[in-house]
Amino acid sequence: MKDKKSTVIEVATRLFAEQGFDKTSVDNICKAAGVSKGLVYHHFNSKDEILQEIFVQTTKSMLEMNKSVPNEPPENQLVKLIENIFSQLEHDKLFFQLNLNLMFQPSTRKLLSHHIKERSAALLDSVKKIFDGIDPDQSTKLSFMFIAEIDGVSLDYLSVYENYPLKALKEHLINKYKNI
Amino acid sequence: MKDKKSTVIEVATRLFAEQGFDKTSVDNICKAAGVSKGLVYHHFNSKDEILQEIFVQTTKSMLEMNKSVPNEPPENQLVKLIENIFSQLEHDKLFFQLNLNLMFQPSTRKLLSHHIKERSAALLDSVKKIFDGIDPDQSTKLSFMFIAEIDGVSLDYLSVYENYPLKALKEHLINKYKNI
DNA sequence: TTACAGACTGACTAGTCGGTCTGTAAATAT
DNA sequence: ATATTTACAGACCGACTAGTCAGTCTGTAA
Repeated sequence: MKDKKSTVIEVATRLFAEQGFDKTSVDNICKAAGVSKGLVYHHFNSKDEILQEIFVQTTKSMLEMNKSVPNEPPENQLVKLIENIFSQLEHDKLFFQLNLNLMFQPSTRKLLSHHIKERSAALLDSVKKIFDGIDPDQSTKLSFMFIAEIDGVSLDYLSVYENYPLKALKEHLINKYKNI
Repeated sequence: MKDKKSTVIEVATRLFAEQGFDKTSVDNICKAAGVSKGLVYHHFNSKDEILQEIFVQTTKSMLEMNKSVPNEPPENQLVKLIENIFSQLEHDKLFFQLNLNLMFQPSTRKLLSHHIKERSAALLDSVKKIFDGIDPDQSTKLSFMFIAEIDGVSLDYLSVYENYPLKALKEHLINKYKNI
């Protein structure tokens, strides 16, 4: 049986994603999770702390999922990274929207800036290691551009375009990087 | 002399960008603009309406600034578009952050979805017209990819990377598209 | 049986929110 | 000169907010 603290975190994640952090009251969370307010403040010191715990957990699982496979040729690693990220993206749109929301909502952005920086730096680092095996002189620029391409497609996919050609753009990127 | 309605819009834009829509109260806006609540609700029916008016105004000025120059070769138009967008981006970071915030904050996203769709469609349309003059068979895919590259670089620049190599990536994109 | 930890409850506080209302002064029309 | 509309002020309202607190319940170990 699931303990109530985990339930609170799960429910809060869903509500933050659906309604936004500011529009979700602690009372909302309590009601949806079927627990009392006292319990929430027994496990967490503040509403902010719930959010931080969510972000730390998800950062951990994101880095875990995107860790590189060092014994393959770098081109394969890039392709796998692309496939992996886009598959996560399709599988959990709401979660990626939540992340964009948190990163650009001034209040939450300040609250999480440290974690966000860590997450970005970790991704850049692991991509740069791959590009070091392809073109060490330009690996920094190529890494930033690689990340920007993926982020851009993700952003546009998550924004409002109807019938966004995600699959076509994914294939485009895979073809570009598999023979770089 | 500036009328008070414009002052309210200017002040509200700044506060929404700095603090976020939800964390900015109507009283905050009144105080910062030096007007009363009665005035604000004389000119606007709701807080939401202030936001909508801001978004409509900025959409208009954005489309105005990025309208294409039809008598030039398409490659030049692409380069000019890149230079134009990145120069706006550097000039008014806060404003672009506000847009991302509004687009991914569930409450404001719903409120503005119509305007957001219009804006995206207009940009896609004008980019596609350029690519039609380069490679009509692939113009849709190339347009989406072009927009994604610019959006991705912008997104990463606005997020949390320190010392983001915006200039280098801008040059990279210009070189890529000037001889496409 | 007793003693204790800590998970849990829900009423409560102090304050903020968007929005409304009444009133007034100035501008415009008649 | 008088009537009507417009622009504005600020007191006020009820709903909602994050967070607190005194006390209850349950399980476990002595």
